[in-house]
Amino acid sequence: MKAPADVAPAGPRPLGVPAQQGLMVSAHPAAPRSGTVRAKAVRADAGGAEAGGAEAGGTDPMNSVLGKVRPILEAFTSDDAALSLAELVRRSGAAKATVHRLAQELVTWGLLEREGCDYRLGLRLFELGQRVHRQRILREAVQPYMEDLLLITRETIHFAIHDSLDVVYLDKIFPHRGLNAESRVAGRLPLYCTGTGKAILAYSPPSLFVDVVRGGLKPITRHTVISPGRLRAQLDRIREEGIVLESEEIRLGYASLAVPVFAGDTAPVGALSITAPTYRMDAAGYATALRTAALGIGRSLA
Amino acid sequence: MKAPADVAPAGPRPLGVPAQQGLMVSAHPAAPRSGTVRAKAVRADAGGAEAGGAEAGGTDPMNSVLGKVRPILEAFTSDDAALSLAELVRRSGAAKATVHRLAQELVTWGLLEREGCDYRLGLRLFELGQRVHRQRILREAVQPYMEDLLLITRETIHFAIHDSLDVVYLDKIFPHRGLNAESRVAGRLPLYCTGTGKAILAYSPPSLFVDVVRGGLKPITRHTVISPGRLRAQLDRIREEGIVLESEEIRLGYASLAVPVFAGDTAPVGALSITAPTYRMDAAGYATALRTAALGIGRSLA
DNA sequence: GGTCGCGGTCCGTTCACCGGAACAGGTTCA
DNA sequence: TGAACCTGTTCCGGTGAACGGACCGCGACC
Repeated sequence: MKAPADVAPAGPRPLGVPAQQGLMVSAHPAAPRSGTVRAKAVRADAGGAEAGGAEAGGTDPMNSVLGKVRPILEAFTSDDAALSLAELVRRSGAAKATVHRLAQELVTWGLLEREGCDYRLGLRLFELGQRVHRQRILREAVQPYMEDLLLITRETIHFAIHDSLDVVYLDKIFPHRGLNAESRVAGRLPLYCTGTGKAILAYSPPSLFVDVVRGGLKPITRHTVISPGRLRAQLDRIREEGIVLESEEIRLGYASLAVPVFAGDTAPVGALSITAPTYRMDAAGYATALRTAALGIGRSLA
Repeated sequence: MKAPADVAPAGPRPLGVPAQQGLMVSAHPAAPRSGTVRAKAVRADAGGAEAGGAEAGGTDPMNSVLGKVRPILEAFTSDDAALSLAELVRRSGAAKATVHRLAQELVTWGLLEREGCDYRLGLRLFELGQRVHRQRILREAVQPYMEDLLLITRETIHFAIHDSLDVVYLDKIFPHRGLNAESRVAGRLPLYCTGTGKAILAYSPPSLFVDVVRGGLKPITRHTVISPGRLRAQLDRIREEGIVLESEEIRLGYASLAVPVFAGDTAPVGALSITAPTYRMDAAGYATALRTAALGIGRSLA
């Protein structure tokens, strides 16, 4: 209903579908029904922010059922334990009666659960999410090696894969004294300022580096490398040494040692890292273990 | 591929919605449009399997968009790497054009991904699944304790919660020599024949025991306890000793030692277990570690 | 060249969806 | 006390999104 809500559906999208859309709707040279499109255009303008002119080719994502379900489910962040109906209405931008009806249907499916007047994401969604095949296979292959590293280092261990301009953490294990913040399973962090991200970036096609720079290098801490030149130099060194030591670029007081993981292909399938307080980080000592684990994973994936 | 595929759409459904539906549609005393309903009835009969007469009271789950999206997403099992459009049509029971359109929309959302002509579950679904709050909180609390147990025992460690008549594994870690079969994260196994399940069952209200028995005790191996009387006796002993040793009831050659995990409430929030080949299972030696871990988790949850 | 199954598209029909409006209950003001 | 807000929930009529049969082009297999 209000301005910020309308932006939400457009926000997370741009990464997903770059060029295929043009192919997909190639049969439709121009928007047919002007009446409908006009109405949407008005709403989009009212929203204030749109994809910048190019949206003329796109359909309004809100006038399909899935287009409404999406902002409802995505309204939940990792920190939201539960949301009221009113809050869902606010975040999704759909009409109250609509959200009410769809939420009910999602509850009978099990993707949402109700507790009193609040909605929360449901167990079934967790189950579905664990069925995603590639991630499951990777996790199962990587997990024992992560255990080894935890045993040796007693520090937090991450395994991350690459998606668009981020790393996505597929798994994370930590001992009692470990770090449980800044990162979580399925969480995202930028490629350019994380150990795992740099490891992947260093061994990816140069075009990815260009995209990352174009995406903007924002400083997270005062140590974040935001100069494209310095970042490029870092990546060159990483390729030479085959390992990264990222220090305090995302969180003051913490460092990460990371290596890429290969499975035959030229591009890495992911990256493995050890995160510890800087004063405890024994990069020289951990390097061999980390490299060995990465090789082991690669072998067991092939 | 073969005939049983036609049964699939009706197959996985019945579990979801037991009685609430009657409540939901209480305002609609009878099915209004006879024409449409007739058409569905014909198709259902042709399919050969239907919910057996009782379907008169429920709304046809297929004539809503979500009702069609659901069988499409649930068509994927953990073992399916990818499914063709035709296969999705077969399993979902919806028309080809419909599946095609919905799948396209799911792809732009990211819940599905395309590779050539095949669809697979998408990374976004994994991400959404990891946002489910209760499971995330539990996993984060439990994980370091599971590491401890792995370190001590070098055997497979499970943490499971209770849902309907099953246990659902929230997390599982295993060393290189560990067991990676029969169970997986977010997988389900019956309450009555697993260590974790028995541990939960023993400390749950008696009504759950009744439900489990009514649900039927099917033998998984020749050691599975399928006599309600013997099961009850087992549960009594578990309550006395506070720990379970399940031996070869789900997989020959393997045993599990399990304890319930409490967090203040009377009912357990889950159960923790160690699984090992029977010849290696040192129940007496592991019991203390397991009990200690469960207490630690309980404390850190409170 | 006939037949099958496949992915993909078109288009007229129609019914599921939409959302404003009104309702019931609760809390917070004056 | 009661007006003015919040919630969540239900109703209902108009309508456009969704549907699916029909069709196309392709490649595989007799």
